[in-house]
Amino acid sequence: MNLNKNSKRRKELVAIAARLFCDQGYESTTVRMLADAMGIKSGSLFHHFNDKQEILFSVIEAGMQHAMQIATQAICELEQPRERLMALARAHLSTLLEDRDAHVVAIYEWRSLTEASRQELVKLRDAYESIWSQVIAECHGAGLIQGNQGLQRRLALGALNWTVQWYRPGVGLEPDDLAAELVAMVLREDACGK
Amino acid sequence: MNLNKNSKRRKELVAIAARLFCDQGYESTTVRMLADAMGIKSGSLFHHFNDKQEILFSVIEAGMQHAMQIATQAICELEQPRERLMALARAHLSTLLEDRDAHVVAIYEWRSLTEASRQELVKLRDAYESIWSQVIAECHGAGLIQGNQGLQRRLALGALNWTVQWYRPGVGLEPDDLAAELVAMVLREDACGK
DNA sequence: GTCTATACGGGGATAGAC
DNA sequence: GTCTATCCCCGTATAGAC
Repeated sequence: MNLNKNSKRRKELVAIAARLFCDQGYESTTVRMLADAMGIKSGSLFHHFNDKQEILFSVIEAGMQHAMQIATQAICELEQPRERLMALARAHLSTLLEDRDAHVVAIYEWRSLTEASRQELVKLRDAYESIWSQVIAECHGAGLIQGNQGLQRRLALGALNWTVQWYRPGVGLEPDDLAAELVAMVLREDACGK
Repeated sequence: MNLNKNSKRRKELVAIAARLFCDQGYESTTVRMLADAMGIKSGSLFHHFNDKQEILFSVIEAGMQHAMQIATQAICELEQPRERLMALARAHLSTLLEDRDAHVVAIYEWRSLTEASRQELVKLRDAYESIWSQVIAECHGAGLIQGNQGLQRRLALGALNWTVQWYRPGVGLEPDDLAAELVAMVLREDACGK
């Protein structure tokens, strides 16, 4: 077994798996399909991963780590709460679009993870959401909004995550317009968009 | 094959299937598990349904038809746009909770439907969403809100549908509070909740 | 690191008796 | 309408050569 989790080859394989899992679903994607798409035979797959579930885990883990990185970067140089919230919404949408495969898989295939894998990923997700909690708290502190912060965070992230169901970029609505409308909603400002 | 789609027996079977599909996922639920839960042998299942996919279709269809009925009923005697929107949000949440199994399945297992089944269900979904479009248009007409109506509908329905991921009734937050916060967000009113 | 070959189980679905 | 028996296929994973 190859245990080098950061090899370039491994990352390629994970990206290919993400694509197939996203398109056809985890359970409907066979190890033979995965191997085909990777240009190897199915037996060789198990040199890189212990089992199929580990591939799923790796796909989701990669997506979450990248999301975390983008979000942190997006807000680190901003100071105004409203700007930071907007940057966070934009960052969230842009990872949702760039790493769409991985995030769709994270949303749909959670159930197929082992309990141990789930627990590890929950930690990553919680860390990501705590960034949102932080920025929403800043908005409250600045008097931009009142009420139930946890609920507002969940409704906002829900509305954003649900975009994978319907949003396709380049068909009239730009990602930034979408983020702007969401922030306006959360902060109860007048509608901005078209 | 029993073709009576409205028999009481059939509805029971569909409800049982909804439960299993929701808990374990469609692909991971075998016809033998379904039969077990229904108290029959797997061969007998195919007297009621032509194939496994038809069971999935029936589960989702039932959930959507019920949602439509509840929504229509909820708003038919109301006249003020804001009241109608609130009633719609409450109705949506209550079907999401009452028929949770079916709606979770509708969200997660869409991919496993045949193209023909998908097309039929898309019609039902479109009909349901057009109720929302209508009421949101009324809110715009009354000057309660401006901007991109389709986007507002999608963000609102997204935030609501995403609640299946985190919301459990009876843990602090009542469904009506949730609906109220959502409506306040959509109409850009001051935060109402706790 | 990839191959071939294969084990082993369990999947959906059918046939025909009762 | 349910049963038993069974078909046939394809799923994941392993072993050992190269």
